[in-house]
Amino acid sequence: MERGAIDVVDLAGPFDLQATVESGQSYLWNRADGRTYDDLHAYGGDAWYETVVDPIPGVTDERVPLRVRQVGGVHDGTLEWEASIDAVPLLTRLFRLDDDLDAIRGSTPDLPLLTRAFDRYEGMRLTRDPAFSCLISFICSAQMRVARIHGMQRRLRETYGDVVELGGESYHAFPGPETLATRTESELRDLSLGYRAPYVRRTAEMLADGEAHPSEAADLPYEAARESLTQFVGVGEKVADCVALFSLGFLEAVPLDTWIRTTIEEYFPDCERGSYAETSRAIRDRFGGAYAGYAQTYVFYHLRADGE
DNA sequence: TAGATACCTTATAG
DNA sequence: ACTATAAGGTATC
Repeated sequence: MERGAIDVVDLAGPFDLQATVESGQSYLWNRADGRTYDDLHAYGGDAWYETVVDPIPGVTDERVPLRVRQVGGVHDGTLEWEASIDAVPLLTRLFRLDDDLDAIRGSTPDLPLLTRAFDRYEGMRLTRDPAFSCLISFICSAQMRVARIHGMQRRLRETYGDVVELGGESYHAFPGPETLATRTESELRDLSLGYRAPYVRRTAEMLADGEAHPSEAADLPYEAARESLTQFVGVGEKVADCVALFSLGFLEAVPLDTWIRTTIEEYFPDCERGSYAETSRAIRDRFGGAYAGYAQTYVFYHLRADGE
């Protein structure tokens, strides 16, 4: 096992591990203190977070068990990690530690709502999750609360994922397309996936058969990528935007979920254009264009924290 | 091509 | 207690 630390002060801007992991972008982590995300904002000051990272082309060819925690503040703290390999490139990738957060915030329009959201969760970054698990997570997210989406992904891992060890502890990897493709709808419903069960199975089948892979969309222009992602069963425009933003690195994507739609009604009614595509363009421009997805994620977490 | 409706499951409000 | 409602929507008609 290797271990190490990353000083936040060496990054371009602050970093908040808890906000980044628990803000509803990624459902692949467990808190070692046993808390799920049921208690929104439950103290996670220096809690360890654990996962198994799927192979990422260009970063790691192997599956990597990984633990990480943040000690200290979002400006001067330290990110401690333990993993099977040097985790610095991996953490940099997963939590976008190479994004210049100050510059991103600086390029975001000076709107009161955005300012409040950015101030409240200073240091929250977007995630960059492996494509398949991200796709499945957001297929499961339809009409579902964050805590329950997290529960579904955990059950998928613990029921069907391979066991990987790190320092005497066992962790479950996320099951691969072949595994989920060969489950029955009934088996997946037993994990409380509800009507999403056949969507998960059929999408996994598409990947297992080599028919398509979500990462192929990464090479397309943003709107074409979103359109391409909707070929997967259970993936409409909103879920496609989530995968584009949280996995494929399209930072301009603004998923139009219920929270953002309410925000548009209350704060930016002129951005409502009737169709997803047009409304999406309007709010993207209002949020500053290239990094509009950052603004969306801050607003989502900010409003949801008050709504629950 | 737009618009309405069913859909699993569970936590929470009333 | 019990019922209605809504939760990071999508597929189908």
